[in-house]
Amino acid sequence: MTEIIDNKVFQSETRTLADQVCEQIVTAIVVGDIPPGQKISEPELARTYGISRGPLREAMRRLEALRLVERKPHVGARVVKLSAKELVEIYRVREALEGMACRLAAEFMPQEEIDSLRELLHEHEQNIAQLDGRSYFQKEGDLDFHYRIVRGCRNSKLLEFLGGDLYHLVRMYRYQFSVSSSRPKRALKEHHQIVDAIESRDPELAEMLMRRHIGAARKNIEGKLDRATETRGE
Amino acid sequence: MTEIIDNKVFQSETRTLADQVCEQIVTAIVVGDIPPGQKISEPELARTYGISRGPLREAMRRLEALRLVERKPHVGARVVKLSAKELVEIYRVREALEGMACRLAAEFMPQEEIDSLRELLHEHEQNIAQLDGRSYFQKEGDLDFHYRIVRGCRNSKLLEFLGGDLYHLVRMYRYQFSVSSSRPKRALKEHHQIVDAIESRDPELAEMLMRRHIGAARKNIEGKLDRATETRGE
DNA sequence: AACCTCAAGATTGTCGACAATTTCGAACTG
DNA sequence: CAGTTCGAAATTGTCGACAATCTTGAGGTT
Repeated sequence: MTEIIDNKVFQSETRTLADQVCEQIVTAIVVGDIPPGQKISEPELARTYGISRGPLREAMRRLEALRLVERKPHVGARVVKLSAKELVEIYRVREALEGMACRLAAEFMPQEEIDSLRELLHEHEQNIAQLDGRSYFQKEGDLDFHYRIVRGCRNSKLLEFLGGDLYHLVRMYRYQFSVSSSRPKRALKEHHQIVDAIESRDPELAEMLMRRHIGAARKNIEGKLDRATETRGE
Repeated sequence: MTEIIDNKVFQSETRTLADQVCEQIVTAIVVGDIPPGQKISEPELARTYGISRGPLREAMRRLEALRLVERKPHVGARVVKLSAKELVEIYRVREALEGMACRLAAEFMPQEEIDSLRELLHEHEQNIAQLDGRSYFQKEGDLDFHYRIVRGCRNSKLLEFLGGDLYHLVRMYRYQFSVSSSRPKRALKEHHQIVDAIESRDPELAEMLMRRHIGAARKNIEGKLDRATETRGE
C-alpha cells in the first residue's frame, strides 16, 4: 500500500521538511497514535518532530485539505473524529466515484494491468486460506485492489479525489474501528466478478457490481450503527 | 451564487488575513485576472495584497487544495491550466457525484427546498425569455441549481467535495472558455425533469436524469474538442 | 556553432520573535 | 452560592530576516 503515499512521485525529487513531517503525521493519525478528537498544539508538535512552526503549519494546512484535521481560526486544530453518519456519507461518495472509476476501467484499463489485478486477487485468496478467512482484508489489501482500479480508469481527477483525499479517511476508519470486514470470502468473490466485468469490457456491469460491492459494505456499517444505537436505547 | 463562498459560515466569525486574501485570489483566478498557466511570485503577490509572505503562503496552500494552483517544491506555483482532457475528466466526476447527490436528494430533500428550487427555475425561465434564450446559463445560475441539489441531498461529504473543490474549477472553466452553453432551453427542460423526479421521490430516475444531463454537457465539450483538433489536422 | 561549467541573481523554504485573539481561573458582586 | 468581570497565561496569526535551492546567462571549451 505504498502507492497511495507516493502518488506524486512526479514532483518530489526534493522533499521539503513540511512534506516529510506531513507524511509522518498522516500515518500517526491514521494508525491512531494521535487519537481522533484530540487537540493539536502547534508548538508541541513542532518540538516532537524537531522543526519550526512554519513548516508545521504548512503540514497542518495540508492535513486539513486531506480532511484529517479540522481547524478553527484563533482556536486550533483537532484530529477529525468520524461519526458513523459521516462514515456512511463517505461510503456513498465512494459508491458513486468508484462506480464511475470501474466503468471507465472497463473501457480503458490495459490488459496487462488486468492480469496484474488477477494476481493480486490470487494473493488475497492464499492469505485468506492461510488465516482461515478472517484477517487479511482488515489490513490494506482491500484498498489496494480498489486503488488499482481507480488508477486503471485513466482519469487523473478521479485518482486525485479518491487516492488523495478519501482513502486516508477510509484507512483511518479501518484502524480506529479495527473493522472485522466480516465477509472476506464474499468480498473476494465480488472482487473476482468485478475483474471479470472489466475484462469483458462491460462498463455498465462493472459499474453496477462495484456499486453493489461498496453498497454492501455501507449497509454493513449502517447495520452496526443501528444495533449500537438501539442497544443504548437511543 | 454567494452560497458557495460562505459555505463555512459556521467557523469564520473571525476571518484571518490568509482567509480574506485567499478568497480574493480565488476570484481573481476564476474570473481570469490571473491568467491560467501564469507563474505566481510570492513576494509580488504579497505586495499587491499588502500582506506578508506568511499568510500568503497559507493562502497558496489552500488554493492548491482547491486544485486552482499547482506547486512544485523550490520552483514555485502556477495557476492551473485546464486541458480539454482534464475538463472531460472533471465532468465524469460530476456525473458520478451529482448523480448520487440527485438520488439522495430524491430521498431526503425537504419539500420546501423543492418548492424554492422550482422558483429558481422560474426565474431562469424568465431570464431566458428576456435574453432571447442565449445568455443566462453562461453566468452562474446553472451552477446555482446544481449546488442547491447537492445541498438538498443532506450529505456533508458530497457537499464538501463538490462545493468546496470541483465547483471552483467549473466556474473557472466557464469564464475562461466563456462557454456558450449552446442549449439553454434544452438544459432548462432537463432541470425541470430532474426536479419532477425529485419531487416524485424517485431516486433512480433522478440519478439517471442528472447523469444524462451532465453527460450531455460532457459530450458537448468532447465534440468541441474533436472539432478543434481535427481542424488543426492533429 | 554547440555544449558544458559556473557564478550571480532571484525565488522558495525555514526560523525565531512579536502581536492579536482566545481560554481559563480567580476575584468580585448580587 | 451562582453568576459575572477582568486579567494573566497560553495559543494562534503575522512579520521580517536568513539559509537552501533553482534559474539564468556569461564565459570558456571542444
